[in-house]
Amino acid sequence: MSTLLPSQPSLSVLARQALERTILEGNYLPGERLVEERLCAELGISRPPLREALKELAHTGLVEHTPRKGVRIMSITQHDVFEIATLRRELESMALRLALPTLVPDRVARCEAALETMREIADSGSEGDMVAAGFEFHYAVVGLAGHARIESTYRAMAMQLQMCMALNNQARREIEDLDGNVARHAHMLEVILRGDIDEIETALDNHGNLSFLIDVVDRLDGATPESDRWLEEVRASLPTAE
Amino acid sequence: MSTLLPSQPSLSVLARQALERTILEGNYLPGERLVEERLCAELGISRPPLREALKELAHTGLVEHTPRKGVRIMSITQHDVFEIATLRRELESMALRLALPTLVPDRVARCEAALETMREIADSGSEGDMVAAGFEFHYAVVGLAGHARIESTYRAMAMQLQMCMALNNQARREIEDLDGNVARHAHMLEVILRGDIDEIETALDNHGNLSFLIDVVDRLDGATPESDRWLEEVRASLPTAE
DNA sequence: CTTTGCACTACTGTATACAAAAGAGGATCT
DNA sequence: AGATCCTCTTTTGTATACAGTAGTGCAAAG
Repeated sequence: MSTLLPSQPSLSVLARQALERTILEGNYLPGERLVEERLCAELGISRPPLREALKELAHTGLVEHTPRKGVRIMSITQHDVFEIATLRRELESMALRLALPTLVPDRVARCEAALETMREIADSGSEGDMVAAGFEFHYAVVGLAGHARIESTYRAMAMQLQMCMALNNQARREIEDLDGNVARHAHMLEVILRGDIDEIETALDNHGNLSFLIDVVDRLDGATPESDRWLEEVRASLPTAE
Repeated sequence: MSTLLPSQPSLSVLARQALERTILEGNYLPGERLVEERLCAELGISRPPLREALKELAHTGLVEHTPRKGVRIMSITQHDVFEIATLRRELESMALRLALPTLVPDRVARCEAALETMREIADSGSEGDMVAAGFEFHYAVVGLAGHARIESTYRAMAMQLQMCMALNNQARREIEDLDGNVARHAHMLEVILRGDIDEIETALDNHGNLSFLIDVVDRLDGATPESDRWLEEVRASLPTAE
């Protein structure tokens, strides 16, 4: 009865978390090969738990696993960005539509807490934490719906998005304006709590980090008719960019 | 150049497929514990590949893994049914909205082929294959969007839905009317190809196996405010049930 | 008779060890 | 000289073996 603690995380989840962090920080190149033994040496564990960690990462979409050829860092294409952005956007929208009819106070409080954390970070001035705090806010927003499967899928998309951000330092400029960033998120929460679904949808459209995404996309290949269509639409309806 | 074949599937994916089939056929009880050694003996493999297979199943949502306590067959709650049904519905809707602007002939052909298969099965009369064929049709429909991440998530939801179907034989009655089943799906494809998004949405609402789902839900516990709300809505807007 | 503590069993988590397949490099043949 | 085949190395896939933990059942004491 003493331990409601997660008993102690297994090496595989520790390895997964460590690898997630390393990858999202951008320490690897897209398409770079990940040799198991090397990672084992670095992490100080043996191969079985490492393989399980890699499998999880492959599921999240951070690495891709080809049989008998090992694991590579996912190389993002234009089409991937299209998929990630559209699905993420839709999940957020769906979550809010589900959540609106009966907003649960505890969950709203979590959103507000996340926002408060962002404010504190903006005051202290560390940019690295701001990215994480921003994602945490969005997790809280999606969590309003109380829909574990949406949350899980959303987390995967968010991580892949974070990977896109690691691709170019350009993304950081978006965050550089810490106070502005906080203000934008605060506005979003206001709109959500006001409860008008149409207003929320437009807020989601304007908010989603689209402006930085198109910067990333330009430096990628792997375009498809679908991604081209989407890019065109996004470029057309960019209100912030001048 | 000779082998575009998948080289040969690893034992872990073979084990995963075998377990998927067994579980979806309903050979296990919800919450039943899956002991690794026992499964190893049954499948004739060793534990490492089996564990990887179980991890994948956990990701799909067919089993749940608690640390140091092993793997159990997912025990479905009312809230789970709510999550599965709503997310599935939304993914289908999203896929079609993305697909409509530019329908790709090859993908439409895949839908028609799936429908044709259903017709053949209806003529030959085997019910077991009809379930799979129905899901294949829906995969083809979702595939219209050319959105791998939607497809992947949709597949997971479909599998969990199939698991719900295995919970009671009641579900089979839905399929018993083979010709009617084919007709419903054919109608859906018609509506899709006509291209009116609103019409499609209502078709999705009417089609989704909601009528059988509420039968399943009644025999489950684990209700939440969200699931209650949803159930109420579903019950209110059931056109087919009398 | 009930409750608590201890020991045992059984299973998961992890490591080491082996086999097989893919890729690279060199040698040989055309 | 160039290309092809073979061999060797590297790395993944798989198996066996060990350690640690959680759950269970029994026994003893209150």
